[in-house]
Amino acid sequence: MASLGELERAVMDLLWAGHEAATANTLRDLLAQNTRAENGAAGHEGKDLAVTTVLTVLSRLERKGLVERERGTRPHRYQAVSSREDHTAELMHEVLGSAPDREAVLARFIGSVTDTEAETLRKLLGLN
Amino acid sequence: MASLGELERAVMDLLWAGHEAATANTLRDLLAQNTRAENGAAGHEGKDLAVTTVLTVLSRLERKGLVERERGTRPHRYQAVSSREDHTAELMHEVLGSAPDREAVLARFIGSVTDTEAETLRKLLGLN
DNA sequence: AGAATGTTTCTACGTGGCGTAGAAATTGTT
DNA sequence: AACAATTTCTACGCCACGTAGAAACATTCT
Repeated sequence: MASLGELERAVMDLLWAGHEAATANTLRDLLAQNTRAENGAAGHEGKDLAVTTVLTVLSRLERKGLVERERGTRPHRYQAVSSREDHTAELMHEVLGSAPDREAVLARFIGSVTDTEAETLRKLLGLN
Repeated sequence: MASLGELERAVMDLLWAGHEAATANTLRDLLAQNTRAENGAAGHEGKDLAVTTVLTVLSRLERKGLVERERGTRPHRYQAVSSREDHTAELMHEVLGSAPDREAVLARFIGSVTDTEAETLRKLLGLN
């Protein structure tokens, strides 16, 4: 369960960007804003999404284990299950895990990492 | 361009497993073998794939840049563009690249790496 | 309580990727 | 030229995803 669709990703980005415990309506509005920001701010035909669309996507994200919701309050409130960083790291492990020669992959991987990132890694690994 | 389908992956696995410069027919046979090995070796209805199926998949893999073929000789010979390790490392970079806070992701990532792998990383990073 | 309004679930359609393969075109062989 | 092998073209079914209306369910207002 790795890849997300375009809209699914957009929703996760909002939830990850601090919009925790948002309702479907809130998310729809935020998505509309973002869309307007991307296109020329002109009076572009803002084909805002229907709330049901957002709800469908949220359900699918829930099924995938990326989102959970509070069913108590009536407008359900949605939140990401794990942070974007955790999720990305998980994904990286998934990709790595499917390889027979993990160490060889790691070698290639750090071979093409920026200098600052290499430095970060050294610190995290307790080198010097 | 990340995820592969089941058959696409099976084909890549063969090409990566040393079956370089294989023809579509060879690959079809190898796939049949593998299938037989997975199911009980009994006289299971070996629903071998058609060669055209393999060729279609190879074309798609070519379009995705994972495979290239020699068009000179008549039975075209197919080979992986990059090693499995390189490809996996690339994938990891793709996943990482889509994150705003790359360093935070890396922190989580090495936080859940096996000890031996951490050791490998230290060696690789120690050599500047 | 009953009506109106807000929210969630159910159902469905269009598009596109993938597994699958036949038909047609191309090329090599005898 | 006729035949056999190979590749390309075309197509169909399935499933994920974007999209949203219809229906069911809940909340609120009078």
